[in-house]
Amino acid sequence: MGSMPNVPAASALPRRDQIRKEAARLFAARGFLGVGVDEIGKAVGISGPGLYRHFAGKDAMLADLLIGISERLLEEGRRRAGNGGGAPEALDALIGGHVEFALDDRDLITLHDRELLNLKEEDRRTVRRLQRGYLELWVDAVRGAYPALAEPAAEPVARAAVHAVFGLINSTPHSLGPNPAQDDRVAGLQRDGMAALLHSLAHGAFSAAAGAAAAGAGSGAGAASGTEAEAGADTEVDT
Amino acid sequence: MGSMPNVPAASALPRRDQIRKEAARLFAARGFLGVGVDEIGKAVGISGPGLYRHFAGKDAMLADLLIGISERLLEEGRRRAGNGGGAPEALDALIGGHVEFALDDRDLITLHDRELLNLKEEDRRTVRRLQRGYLELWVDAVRGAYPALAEPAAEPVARAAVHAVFGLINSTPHSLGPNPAQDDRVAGLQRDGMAALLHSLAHGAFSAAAGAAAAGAGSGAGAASGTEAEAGADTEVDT
DNA sequence: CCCCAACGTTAATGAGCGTTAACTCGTGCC
DNA sequence: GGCACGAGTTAACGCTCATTAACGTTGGGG
Repeated sequence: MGSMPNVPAASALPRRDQIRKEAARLFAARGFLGVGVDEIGKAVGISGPGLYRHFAGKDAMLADLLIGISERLLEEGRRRAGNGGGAPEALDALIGGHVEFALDDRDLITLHDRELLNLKEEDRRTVRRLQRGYLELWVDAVRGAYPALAEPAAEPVARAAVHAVFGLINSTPHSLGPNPAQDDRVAGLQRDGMAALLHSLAHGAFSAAAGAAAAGAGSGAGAASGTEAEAGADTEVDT
Repeated sequence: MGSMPNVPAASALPRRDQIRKEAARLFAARGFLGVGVDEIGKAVGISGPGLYRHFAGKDAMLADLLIGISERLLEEGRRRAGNGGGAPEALDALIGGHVEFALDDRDLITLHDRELLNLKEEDRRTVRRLQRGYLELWVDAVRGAYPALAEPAAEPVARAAVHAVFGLINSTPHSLGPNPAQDDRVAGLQRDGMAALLHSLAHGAFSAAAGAAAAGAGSGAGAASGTEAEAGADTEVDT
C-alpha cells in the first residue's frame, strides 16, 4: 500500500463525497425514512446496492452526515470564539458563523435537528455530546457579553435563549426553499441581506433576554404578565 | 328527545380524539413514517386495523392533525389580532397566543412544520393556505407596530423576521423534551417564566428587525461589499 | 500473464407495514 | 325476537425496501 490507489478527480469530488451531498439533499427534502437507497444511488449515477461499496448502510450515511456537521460546527465555533477579543466579539463571531452555515448548508442544518432520532443509540450520543459542547460555547459567550445573564440564577435563561436563537437562525432553510439554490436572492432578500438580518435578529433576541433577566432578577422573568414564579436556581449538569 | 347512540364518557374523551392525541404524540416523537398503525392502535387500547373504523387511513390521521392545528392557529390568531387596540397590541396578542400554543401543544407544533411533506398534494395545499393566512396576520401586525417595517421596501424584511420568530418560538418543543409533561418546570424554567422569556425574545427580535430596516432603507439591506467582512456593526439594538 | 482489489451490476431474500376481508359481539329499536 | 349497526378482532394480501449473494469488468504490479 505504498501508493495511493488512484485519484479520480473526474467528477471533481470523490464518490464518497458525492454520495454525502446527494444523500443530504434527499434526506433534507423528504426525510431519512422517505428516501430509498435506490434513489440515492440514482442521484450519483450508480444504482442501488452499489452504495454499499462506500458506506456500510443507509444508517451509516446519516450518521456520517450528522456527526460530520456536528464536528464542523463545534470546531469552527471554537475557532471563531477563541479568536482574540472579548466575549462580545466571540458571540458576534459565533452568530456570524452559524448564520453562514444556515445559509450555505441548509440541507445539513435541516438534518441536524430533524433526523437525530433515526440514529442508533451510540451515534446519537456522539452527536448530542458534540451539540452540547457547541451549546456551551454559546452560553459562555452570551453570559460573558451580557452581565445580567452571568448571574448564577440567570443561567437557565441564557441557555433557553441560546436554544431559541438556534431556532431563529435555523428557521431559514425552513422558510426558504429546501434547496441551496447555489447563489442568488432568496425570498426577496439578497443572501448577504438575509445574513445581516439574521445577525441583527439574534443580537436583538439576546439583548432582550438580558433585559428580561435583569428585570426579573430573583423573581423570574415577568415581562408583560406579572405572575411571579419561584426562581428555579438548581441546575444539574451531567457529564 | 332523539336519544343519542351512546355517551361513552368513560375515557373522558371520545375514541376519535383519543386517537388524535396519541397519534400526535407518536408522530412527534418518531416521525410519521417511523410509526406503525399497530403502535397507534396499541396506544389507545385497540389493536391495529381497528383504527380504520375512525379514520380512512394513516394519511388521514396526519391530515386531520395538521389541518386542525392550522385552522386553530389561524382562527385564534384572527380572534386575538382583531381584539381592539392598535397594531402593537395585536402583535403582542399574537406572540402571546403562539407562545402558549408552543408550550401547551408541543407535539402539534412539531408536526406542523416537520411533517408537511407527508401530506397528499391536496391536503398540503390546504395547510399551506392556512399557514399563509396566519403569516399575513403577523406580517400586518409587525408592520403596523414598527413603522420602519411598513415601508414598501421593507416588506421582505418583515416577512423574513416573522418566519424567524416562528422558528424562535417553535424551538421550544424542540429543545425541551418532546413530551408535554403536563405541568411542571421545564429546563430549569417555570412554564410561565419560559413564556415570558419567549415573549421578550420575540419582541427583541422584531425590534432589531425594525432597526435593521431603518438603517438599510433604500439599499435592500446589502450588508457589505467585501467578501468576508464580518464586522456587522450596523445596528445597535436596544429594547 | 495473471491476479487482485476497487467498483459496479442484477437477482434474491426477508422483514415490515398499510390496507382489506371475513367474522364476531354487544346494544338500541321496531 | 330479529335486525341493523357501530366497533373490534385476527388472518391474509401486496408492496416497498434495506441488505446480501453472486457475478462481471477494469487496470495496475508482481
